[in-house]
Amino acid sequence: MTSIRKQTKANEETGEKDTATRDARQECDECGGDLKHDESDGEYVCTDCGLVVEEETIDRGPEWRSFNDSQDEKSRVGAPVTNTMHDKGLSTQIGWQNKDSHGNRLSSKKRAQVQRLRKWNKRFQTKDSKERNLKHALGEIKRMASALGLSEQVEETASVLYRRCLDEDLIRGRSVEGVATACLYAASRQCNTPRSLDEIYPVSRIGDASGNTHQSTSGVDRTYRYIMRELNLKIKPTDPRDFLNRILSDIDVDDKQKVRKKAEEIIADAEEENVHSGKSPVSLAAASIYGATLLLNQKVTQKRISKEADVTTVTIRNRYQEMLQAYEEVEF
DNA sequence: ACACGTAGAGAACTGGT
DNA sequence: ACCAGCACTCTACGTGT
Repeated sequence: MTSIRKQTKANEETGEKDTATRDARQECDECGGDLKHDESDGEYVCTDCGLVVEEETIDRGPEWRSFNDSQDEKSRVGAPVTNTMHDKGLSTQIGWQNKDSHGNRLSSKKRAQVQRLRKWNKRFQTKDSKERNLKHALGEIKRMASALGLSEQVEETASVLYRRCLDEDLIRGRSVEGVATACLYAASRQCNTPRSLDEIYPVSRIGDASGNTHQSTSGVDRTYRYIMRELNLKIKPTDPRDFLNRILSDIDVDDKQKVRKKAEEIIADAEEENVHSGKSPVSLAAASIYGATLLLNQKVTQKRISKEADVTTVTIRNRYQEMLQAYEEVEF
C-alpha cells in the first residue's frame, strides 16, 4: 500500500503519467507478486495471490468528455458542485413529467411507482433536521441574494458561512432566517459588494408579519457580530490601493502612472502615521489621488474625483488634508 | 465654477450595564 | 439584550476666490 502511494507521489512529482511503468514496479505486500491495475474499477490486484491491494483509486482525469473527434465540443457530465444547495447539487432529481426517456407516457402502474419513488427520494434528501434546516436556510439565502441583485459569488460565500454556523452549532436558539440574513450580510461585505442591514432586512422574513422593521435589524446586527466572533472571521478592510486604478481610469491627467505612484506614497505615509484606520478605503484612495494631483500640479477638481470614486467632496476634503499632513511628516 | 467649512442626520461599531 | 457614545460619511447650505 505505502509503496503504491510513494510511487504515485513520485509520478506526480516527475510528471510521469504512464501507468504501465507504474504497474511494472509494484509488488504485492503479501506474496511479492506483480500487481495489475484494473482500469475499469480502479483496483490494484496481485496477479499471483489475487489480493486487492488498493481499491477505489481516484480518477484524476478530466470530468468532461467529447462525443466526437474534435476536442472543441466538450460536454460536462453534470453540473459543478455548489455550496448553495444543501446536498451540494449531487442528489438525484426525479422529473415531474410522467414520461420515459423516449417521451412516452407512463402506464398508470408505473406512474404510481414513480410517485412513490419521488416521495421517498424527497424524504431521503432531507433525512434529518439538520438537512432540513440547511435546505430552508440556503433557499432563503438564494431568495434574498437574488432580490438584492447580489452575485452568485456572494450567495456561495453566504452558503459556506451558514454551513460553518451549522457545524459549529451556532444556530441553536436563533432563528434560521436571522442567521441566514447575517451570513448574507457578512458575505456581501466579504465580496466587496456590501449591502446595509436596512437594505437586507426588508427582503428577509425575520420577525412578525406586521411590518415591524425597527427592532429586529439590531437583532441581525447582533447575530452578525456573534457569528463573526465565533467563527473567528475578520472582514478585512480593503486596501485603498485597489481603488486607485479604477478611480484614475476615467480621469484626465498627464501621467497616470506618476499620479498613481504619488497616491501610493501618500497612502503609505498615511498608514505610517496611522491616520488611515477607521476610514473608508475608497475615501482614502480618492483623497490620495486628489493630494497627488495637487503635489504634481495637475488640474483635477474634487468634484471630478468625487464622481468617479462615489465619495463626496466633503469627505475628500477632510481626508486629503490629514493625509498630506502625514505625508509631510514622513517625507520631510 | 470651484474650494472650503459647518450643521445635522444616519449607519456602523464598541463598551458598559 | 439593551443602550449610550463615538468616529465617520453623507446631504445641504453659506461663503470666499
